[in-house]
Amino acid sequence: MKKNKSRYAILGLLSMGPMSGYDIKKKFEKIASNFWNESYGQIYPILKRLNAEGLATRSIEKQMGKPDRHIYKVTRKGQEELMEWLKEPVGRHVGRHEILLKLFFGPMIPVADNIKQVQHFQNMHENELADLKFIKTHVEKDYKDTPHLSFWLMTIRFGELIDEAFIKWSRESLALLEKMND
Amino acid sequence: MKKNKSRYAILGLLSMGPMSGYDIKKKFEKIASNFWNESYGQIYPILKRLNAEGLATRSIEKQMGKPDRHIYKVTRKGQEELMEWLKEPVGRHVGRHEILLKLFFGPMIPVADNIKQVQHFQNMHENELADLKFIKTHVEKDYKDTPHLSFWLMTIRFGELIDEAFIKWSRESLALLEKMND
DNA sequence: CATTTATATATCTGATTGATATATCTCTAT
DNA sequence: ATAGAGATATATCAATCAGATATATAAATG
Repeated sequence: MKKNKSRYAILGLLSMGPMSGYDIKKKFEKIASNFWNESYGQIYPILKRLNAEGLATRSIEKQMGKPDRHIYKVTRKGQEELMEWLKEPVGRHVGRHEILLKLFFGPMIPVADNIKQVQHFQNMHENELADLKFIKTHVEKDYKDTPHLSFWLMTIRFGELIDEAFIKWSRESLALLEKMND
Repeated sequence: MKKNKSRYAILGLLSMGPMSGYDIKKKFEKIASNFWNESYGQIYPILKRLNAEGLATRSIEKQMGKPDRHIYKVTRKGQEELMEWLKEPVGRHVGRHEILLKLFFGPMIPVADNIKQVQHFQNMHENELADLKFIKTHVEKDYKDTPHLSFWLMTIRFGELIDEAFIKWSRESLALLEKMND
């Protein structure tokens, strides 16, 4: 019962238009970087497999100088498999938050070091939150009047709420840690 | 620069007292299941390696009938390596949230199916939140007056805030999706 | 008495991450 | 003008992580 979510992530992007492995990577970085990414180590083998299984077709676009572009396009069968997956309910997933693992063993190091860890974590997510606000206005403009817009805004909103929760947690935890330091 | 977090997770548990691979698995399930878990496929090879690298010693406890217990104990070198890691700042990590991937491709399926997905997601996290409240009172009682208590409560609080954010997001998204359905 | 659960170690496949190899083109700053 | 950085493009590799399964026995449950 192993998932392979990458497979569907790729199939999904292809369903928005034919593209190459390189395009897929760039697309993820551009429009989904706040909640998803794929590595070439996943993308290229999966594209080959999708093709072999009849879920995508491949055509080669010659370019001079640069390597050929291998363009993939979903088939009807691919569309159908994707839609099936989209309807399957998601399972529980335990996020491995390194900051929590480190705090879990917090008593082993000086409190000052724990404080530094949490401050760093807070900082990181404050920056991320700022980036998201920026991405949001960008997406609102670029994808105005497309059926995707509302859905994409939901994914951004998700990121905002998570970052806000992280920041709130940092503040609360810092207050507690600083009390320990006295 | 690949970090092996499992290695430090295991080293950390061992630093709380000598134990076997089986004990480690159970311990994670008991006290850290809301933010961490390890599989046997990671635990046993890592224990071997920790031993080979002089970060843990191994002793065998015979039992009749049942298999021998291989008890591991951190060495001073192991303690030191763990403490170094605990002080290293955490990096950014992109959580792959399947629900977002599915919503991202939401326009491909009927809105009713998107609604079902989000409802299911919300439900799951409401249950998780309830479980956390339960675990919290449990931990407060069982680990009263230990140096770990405050830190463990912080990890639980983290889970609460995240679950609350997930639930809030679900409510907001459902309102939007239901408006689309008209 | 049969089945399930707990003890205990161990391995295997598959999924995911991150780095690197190869080769060419374009843009930028000296 | 040119050296270096960064973009284009495909591809593979090792390490890590996740989940299931194999093996064997004892204890608890129905």
